[in-house]
Amino acid sequence: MAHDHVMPTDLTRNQELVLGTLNHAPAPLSAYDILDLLRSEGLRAPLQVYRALDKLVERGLAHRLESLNAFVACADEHCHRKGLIAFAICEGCGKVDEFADAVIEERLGKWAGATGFKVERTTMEIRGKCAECLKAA
Amino acid sequence: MAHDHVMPTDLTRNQELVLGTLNHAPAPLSAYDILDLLRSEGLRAPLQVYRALDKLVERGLAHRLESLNAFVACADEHCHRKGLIAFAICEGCGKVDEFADAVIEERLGKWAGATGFKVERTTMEIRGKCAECLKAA
DNA sequence: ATCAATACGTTATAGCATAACACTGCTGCA
DNA sequence: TGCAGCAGTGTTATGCTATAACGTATTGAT
Repeated sequence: MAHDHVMPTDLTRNQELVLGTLNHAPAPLSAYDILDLLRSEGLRAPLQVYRALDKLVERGLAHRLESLNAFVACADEHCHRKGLIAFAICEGCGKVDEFADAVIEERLGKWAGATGFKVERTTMEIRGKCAECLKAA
Repeated sequence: MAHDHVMPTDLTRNQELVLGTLNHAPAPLSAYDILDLLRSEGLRAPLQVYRALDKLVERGLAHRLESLNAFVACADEHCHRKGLIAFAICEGCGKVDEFADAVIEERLGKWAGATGFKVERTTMEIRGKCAECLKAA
């Protein structure tokens, strides 16, 4: 099911180009990686990419990986995911696996309730080696 | 109990200066913030700070907050914490609360077992507003 | 005393992100 | 019709974060 992404129709040209690039990438891309891939399409400045990324992230079509300063397309075809998403980043091949866990989210909610902290968003990034890379080693 | 930190005796001068700075800060500091605070002590280059930070983080005396590109002193006096630590970062006052949750860690372990992913380290950062800032609003 | 390992200091550079400004094209509404 | 407002665009310049590459100094074990 790889690359089986839905591309919304109401994106601007730049947003579409950036999301398309992320959809076809096997691993996270930095904004500058994206820019380099899109120079042939006429993009010239980092801001063009960052602005598109901002919108895509805002809409949940892409995610920012804080520990990499890089971005991935959302893996969920319908991109309706709310709440906590965890990312498992393989340091061998660079691939990212995205998953949600209700138990973790609930646990976090309990902690928040107990301390009076109001959670606005959470990033959870797991670094390690994926099964495939472990086998290969 | 604020600022009730233990300072190991086997740190180098730069490491001690950097850790001291983090210990006295009310909120996370970037490497360049630290550098500016330590110019009076003779530090001149980012690398002096980054090298000290590397060692401190390696020893668990400080933590890096990926979503801020900033650093905090470890809140645990004995700094023996292993495994997953979650950070709750208040966007009002900037304060960071550090906590560990065995259930989340176990849950993560289960996911790893099921997928064959080998976890090396995990960062979990929660953005929101602390109880105090909510009251003040 | 020698060697290896670690830390240090410095300059230069790479990589990530945003400020500020001018302009375009669209929507809606007086 | 015309204008106000908004979102998106393009461009230049700049700021913040992090590391490469070099040489020197200090430490500690044998």
